[in-house]
Amino acid sequence: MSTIEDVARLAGLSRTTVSRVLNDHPYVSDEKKKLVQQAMEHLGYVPNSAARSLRNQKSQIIAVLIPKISTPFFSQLIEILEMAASAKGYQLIICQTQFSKQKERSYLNLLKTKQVDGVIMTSIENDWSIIDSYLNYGPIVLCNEVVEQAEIPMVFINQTKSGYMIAKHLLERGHKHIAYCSNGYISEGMTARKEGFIKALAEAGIHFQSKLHFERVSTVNDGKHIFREMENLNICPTAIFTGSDAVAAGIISEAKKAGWSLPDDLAIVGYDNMELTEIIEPMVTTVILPVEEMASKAMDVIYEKIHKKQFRSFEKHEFASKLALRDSTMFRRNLVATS
Amino acid sequence: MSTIEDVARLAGLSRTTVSRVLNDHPYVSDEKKKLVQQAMEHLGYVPNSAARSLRNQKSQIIAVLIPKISTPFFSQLIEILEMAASAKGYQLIICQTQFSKQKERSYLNLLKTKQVDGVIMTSIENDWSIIDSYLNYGPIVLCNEVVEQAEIPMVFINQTKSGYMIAKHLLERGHKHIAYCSNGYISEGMTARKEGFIKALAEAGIHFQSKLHFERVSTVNDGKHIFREMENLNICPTAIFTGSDAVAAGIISEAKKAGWSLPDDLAIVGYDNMELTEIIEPMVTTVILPVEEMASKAMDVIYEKIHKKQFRSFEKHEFASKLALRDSTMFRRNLVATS
DNA sequence: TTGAAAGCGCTAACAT
DNA sequence: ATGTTAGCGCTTTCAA
Repeated sequence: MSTIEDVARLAGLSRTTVSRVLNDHPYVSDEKKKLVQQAMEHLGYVPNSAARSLRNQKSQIIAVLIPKISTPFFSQLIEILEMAASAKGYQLIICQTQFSKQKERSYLNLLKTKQVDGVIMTSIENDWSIIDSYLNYGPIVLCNEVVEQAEIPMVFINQTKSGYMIAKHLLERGHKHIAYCSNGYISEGMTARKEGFIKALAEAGIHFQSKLHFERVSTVNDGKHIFREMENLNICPTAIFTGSDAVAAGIISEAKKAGWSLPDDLAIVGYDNMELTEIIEPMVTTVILPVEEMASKAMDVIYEKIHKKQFRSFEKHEFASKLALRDSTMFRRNLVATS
Repeated sequence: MSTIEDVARLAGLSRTTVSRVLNDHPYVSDEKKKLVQQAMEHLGYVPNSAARSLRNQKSQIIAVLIPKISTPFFSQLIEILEMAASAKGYQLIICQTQFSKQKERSYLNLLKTKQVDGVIMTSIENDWSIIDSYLNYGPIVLCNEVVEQAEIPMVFINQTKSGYMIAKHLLERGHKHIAYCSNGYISEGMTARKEGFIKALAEAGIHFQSKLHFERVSTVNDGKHIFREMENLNICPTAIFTGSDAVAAGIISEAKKAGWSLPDDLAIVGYDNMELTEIIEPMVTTVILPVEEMASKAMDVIYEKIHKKQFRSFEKHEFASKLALRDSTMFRRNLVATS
């Protein structure tokens, strides 16, 4: 492996001049420049990135903290983040926290060791006070999360509006008994979503009963179980917001097995607009998230913070979700008939 | 940010001793060791990874080259790879080639710049001769690909057996007109899969007609189109291997819309065992890949090669796929009836 | 058991 | 326009 020294020697010049050519600095005559380039070419020279990192005090690497990468939403997010990072000359290190506080902290340590120039967090496990202390070492940007007290940039969906929109849609379809699912992950966003949901119901004069809230539901199998549980309620809901397309799929699958007619017997709203929502029968009404926009924004922001060396700043970048109206919440036959 | 120098000064010792404590070297008295640890604690000292990389000539980072991370198979693979890397004290850099030769080369350059200690390739775009030249700079391991001439470790599925098994299954179900889909990506593995498929047919005295080979088919939408195309064939196949669960889903969705009864009118085999295969109607017979085993093996192997500094070695680590038998290839009523 | 000193490969003052 | 030199933070001979 040849070094800048080798190039300099071969070109009959100093390391400085070679470095200048390497970094496109002015004040290098075209003649010497060509000499250097030829030498580089000849030796197959490539600058050593560890040396550069040490000298420049920056690694050109960004860490992305994520609970579990195989979740479709997160893998989509990473896909865009990686493309955006690559376009800006950065590499992306993937850090799966697996919902562990300890793992999250160990990955945040990459900031202290200077292995990364910045961190994008897509979920939060530790108390904010703990995470806050890492801000002395580099910028952190939240993407897909909100922490009110955090003095950092946040890129997020307005979950209050999201929850409100979902409930409103089901109310408009004539539903009064509406169930709500969440995945058990507690965050300000999740709280806001439920608040928005309850607010819409309240405006329609409906009091949300907590027995209609199913917690810790996130997989297809969870959806199947939920359906069984729902069947056993005295008053079975006529609609359900599942919080996840996978859960929606599970419910639908089990409901069909039980001979229910969808959406007449049960209206269903998913979340994330996964591909399968357009494949299963009935096609699932779901929530579309602006994944690309959020990822791009998060990358733009972390880039800016890295370069301004500004680690603390209270910035909110709010995005809105949309509802994809599909068959699983079509007007119900029986309602139409009796109205 | 405090350095090893600061720690040494505060502890009243030399940098050498601090470094020894840091790296668990012998010949440090417990007394001094405690002193150093206290000083580290007090300063919140963390070693700078760029300095370590430069000095040790290794980065503790591995690059994973992947076409597109949001593909379920690849995101599963990455999930396991990341966990395995983390367990061994390595970070993972994600590199999406997006099927571009140029991008692939630029990511392989991470090996030259010493930004990574090794590369795991899950797909190959450039000719082997080009990739081979990077072996002078570090180890490369193939995971999910085979290149016969490549002098490096390869972790892969025996695609010949895979294709053979699929065809055999459909033949046993009484099918004679069987269609075959591929995603247009050309590799030795894909070639082998088709060969195995054709071999099984040949053994049953069936000549595979190339008009039953649909190329460049990989998405749900492609599946929908394929169904339309198939309908228009003089002799419509009674079974189809789709090469992808997404394609299978598309075909099923469109076939049902057209009023076909599945699997009676058309038997379908998917690939990858994605979650949706158990959700859609009928549940899809598909191929299960040992993703975890392959990922773990790939990580073990690259780790070994990094530490042995052995960049060339002809090693094949072969795995087998399994068939998940489900409703989409159940015995056909009409066949049973007429038999 | 501990320390002094050299050096990994690069960049940027500073000098010329 | 080009070169000299110091130093980023760490580890490792080598010497004591």
